[in-house]
Amino acid sequence: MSKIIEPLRGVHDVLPAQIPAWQFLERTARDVFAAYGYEEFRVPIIEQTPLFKRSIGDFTDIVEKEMFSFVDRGEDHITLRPEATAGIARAVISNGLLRESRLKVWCMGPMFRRERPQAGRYRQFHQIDCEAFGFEGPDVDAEMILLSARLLRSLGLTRVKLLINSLGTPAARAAYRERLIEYFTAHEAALDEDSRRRLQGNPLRILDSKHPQTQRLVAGAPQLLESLDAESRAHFAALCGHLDAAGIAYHVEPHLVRGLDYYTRTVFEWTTDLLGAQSTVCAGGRYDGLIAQLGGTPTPGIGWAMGQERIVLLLEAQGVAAPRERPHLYLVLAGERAEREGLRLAETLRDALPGLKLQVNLGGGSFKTQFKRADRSGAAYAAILGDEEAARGVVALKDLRGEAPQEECPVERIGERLGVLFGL
RNA sequence: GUGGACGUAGCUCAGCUGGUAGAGCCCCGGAUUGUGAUUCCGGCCGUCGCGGGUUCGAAUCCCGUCGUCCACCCCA
Repeated sequence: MSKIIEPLRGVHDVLPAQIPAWQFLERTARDVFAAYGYEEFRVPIIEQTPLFKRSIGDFTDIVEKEMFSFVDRGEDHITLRPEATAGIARAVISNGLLRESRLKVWCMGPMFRRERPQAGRYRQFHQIDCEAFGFEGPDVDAEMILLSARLLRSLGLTRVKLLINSLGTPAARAAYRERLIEYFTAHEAALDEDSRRRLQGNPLRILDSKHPQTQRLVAGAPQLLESLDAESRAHFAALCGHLDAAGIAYHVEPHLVRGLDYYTRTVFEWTTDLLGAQSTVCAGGRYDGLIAQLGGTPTPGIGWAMGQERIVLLLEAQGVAAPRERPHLYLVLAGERAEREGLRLAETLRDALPGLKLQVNLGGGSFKTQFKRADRSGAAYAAILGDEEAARGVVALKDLRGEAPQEECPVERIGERLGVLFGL
């Protein structure tokens, strides 16, 4: 007996019982993306480590302490992607897709961050990701947000709140940064330890500190929105106008900054009060400098990511039941002849009715046992083929969910009958 | 990374002040021979997270470790 191998910390299995919720989310996302003309994009899970350092930022927590990085055979420096945008931006450049000048894509898959796990926060987690390249105006910012709003709405999620803010251009942000440093330095003694450490490196992050005393200080700090350059201010105002016109409720949150360095101008977050500290379920923003920073032709970009585990938790918390796959038919087989003919009959039916969901009883069992299995499978009907029926060339059909009386049907007509019963 | 709570059958949990484990659900079988979700009867399942220590004896006490969860942190 060997010792059981445990899963790694912070990773988890999605069990068959949880699959309906995941598929509901993924199917809904595909449909919504299609409705807005976004195309699917698939990019690698591993990339060269410098990609993330250059895009997300050397001094962000993600890059500083949360990446799964390794050196492969003493040569390539590799990192498991902690987020999707960097890889997509790289792929867009690598494949020369910017020649098409405009691109709307989405992507879905696992991400990796070496954090201390908690419910809704895992070391391997999954994101649905949406990106648009080559659009400068605020209309695409609005569409991005409207798309995410529609997706959340289509999922039946109502306990979410939209927060938006603008970080301005890099120049405006740099100027604001200086003002912030000046302000906080003057009050350094009142800052908590974390914030003091960030003062020189990333003072914007002090703004969303949860430390009570620091928050009081933040209340009196210069406002980012007031320091914006004229163009960014107009861009933001136009975005708000689009959202107002679309009837989407939002809250301007002046202290909303993001933990990734590449954001410019618009940033936004969907949050919920149902998931404890893991309140952000979807977040994103504009990153007009990123493509150039990675060596591509300067091209504006914007995108967001949604945490699939968090959405699934939220579906559960809000009591949204994902539709479960149920077979139309469970084929009960009794006797040697019936067992011999059962699989072939099932294949014939599947040929005749491509949409048919049919489970064949495997491994024998008494009538009682087989009916128990039929019931547990969730099937609407049981088809009964015993030696008696086989000899007479008929199959019995029993309604497992309703009141319809049991009927018999000649084998050659069974496909036709099922087609009528299930509308196939 | 910091602080804290918890860790007993597949699941939810009980097990008082230390005396070598129990319930419900699930699952399997049966209640006369070919018909499911009810009811009744029976059955399976645990090295009490792992390792060490204290003790005549530990699921129960102590230490370590791993994991989960909560808050911080961070973020999706």
